[in-house]
Amino acid sequence: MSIALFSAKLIRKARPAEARSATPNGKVPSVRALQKGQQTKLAIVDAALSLATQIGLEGLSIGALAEATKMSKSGVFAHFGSREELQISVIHQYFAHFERDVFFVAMEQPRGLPRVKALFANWMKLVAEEIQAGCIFISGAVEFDDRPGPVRDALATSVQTWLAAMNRSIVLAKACGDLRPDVDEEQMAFEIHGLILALHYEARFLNKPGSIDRANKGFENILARYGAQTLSASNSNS
Amino acid sequence: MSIALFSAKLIRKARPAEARSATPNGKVPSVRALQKGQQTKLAIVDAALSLATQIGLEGLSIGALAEATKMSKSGVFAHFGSREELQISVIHQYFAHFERDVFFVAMEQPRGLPRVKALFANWMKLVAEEIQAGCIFISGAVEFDDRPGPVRDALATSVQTWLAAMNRSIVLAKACGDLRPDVDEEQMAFEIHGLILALHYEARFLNKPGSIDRANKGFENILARYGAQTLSASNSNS
DNA sequence: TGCAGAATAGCACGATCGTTCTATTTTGTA
DNA sequence: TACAAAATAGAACGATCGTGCTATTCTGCA
Repeated sequence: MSIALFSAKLIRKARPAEARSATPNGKVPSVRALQKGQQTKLAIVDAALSLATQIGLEGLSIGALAEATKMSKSGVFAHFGSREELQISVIHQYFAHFERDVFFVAMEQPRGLPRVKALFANWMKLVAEEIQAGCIFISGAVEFDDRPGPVRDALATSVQTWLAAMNRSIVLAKACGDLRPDVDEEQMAFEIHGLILALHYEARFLNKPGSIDRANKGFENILARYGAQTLSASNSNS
Repeated sequence: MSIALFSAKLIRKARPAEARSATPNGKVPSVRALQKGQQTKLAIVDAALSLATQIGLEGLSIGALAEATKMSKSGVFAHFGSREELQISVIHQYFAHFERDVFFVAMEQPRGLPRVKALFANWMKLVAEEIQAGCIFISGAVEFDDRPGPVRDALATSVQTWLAAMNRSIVLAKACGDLRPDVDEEQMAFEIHGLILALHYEARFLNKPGSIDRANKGFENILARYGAQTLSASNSNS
């Protein structure tokens, strides 16, 4: 089950990267002779992703990407037809990575508090790695918050899909009785999101040590507040 | 007392905009005939600030700024000598606004919890307005988190000055007995920062309604956790 | 009022960008 | 192996960028 299906509220599902194989002019290529093109396209997208995490989606230039992949500008360009399509491909690729590393792994945990904890832990792990590399869900939000268009739409859809999945896992935890019955799930998700954003900001931009511990401690505080257990007893680490 | 002096930990003080009046070639202009230049320079910086809050410091172009101020590109350029100096001037101007609207007003409150509350309330008010306009302390952090240089330095110094002031007000509140004696001030400041960032992200990028209320509720939760009063009694709204 | 100097305009430069067009190479298959 | 189609390269375009140079206008004071 994908993130989008997990959070049933969302209608539109983010298209996986493999689905966008139409050539720039719109023709669907014949089934034969499809392999090589997709292969190098994937390599380009991977290079673009690692470039975009560092300098942002807006900083992505086809020239720099051509240099990174040792191809010609037009060779790179032909795979996408426009810079926007390239950016959208990168977003889908990042979403796929996010889904695999954060969501799918956590779904192996039973619903309820264990799954919520696993989702946060995986999210933290990814963002902690991204302190060096950067997160396009965060940088992209700033770059496109006032720039409407298909790139913003793709980005917003991906982020909302993830946040909705997180929210749904909280709803399930409350339904399981792992959270207090009066918990406002949106409020709890909001506060968790804030911890991630503060971690990214203070660690990546300000180089402030101890940020990871503060984010984890903040999550414990949230659990202590919203958890079903008695407040004073358990700040369980694990 | 300025923000920087208030938070004594910081050595370097952000230069106010008025101090950077040297001409591009480094000569200090004679005292006479100084008025007109500074006057239009201020107008340019104001226009640049309102441009930068919308499209970011990186999106600031001298051409667009010239059009906005109905001047020639070179006429604008001559006031700064480089794009970086222009960006730095914008940062200082924004810092001055921030200092005036958020910090100075709150300093009229007595030290302790009232001042912490006032700082947060003013900060919230500014960011809430910036849901439409954008905040360069947030967008700039993303744009310059991997781009070393004087612009990043100016930005980081401004942000750190403000965060240090916020932190110091928490330290004072704890010293006053308004917070529990075991409060980790850095932790509390981190969590508050997260609320602001989540508000900016969810309201400005995702257009999610109710974000302002969630940030305020999150602050109440933090106070309930760290405040000196008994936990169950007071979620005082005011 | 005249004049030095500041303020501003006009123009051009090199670089980089996304994109287009046309050739050339490579691929997969009949 | 030959051939059609896909994949890639190469060159050029218009636009925009920051910046430097030079000329013109304006400002403030002796």
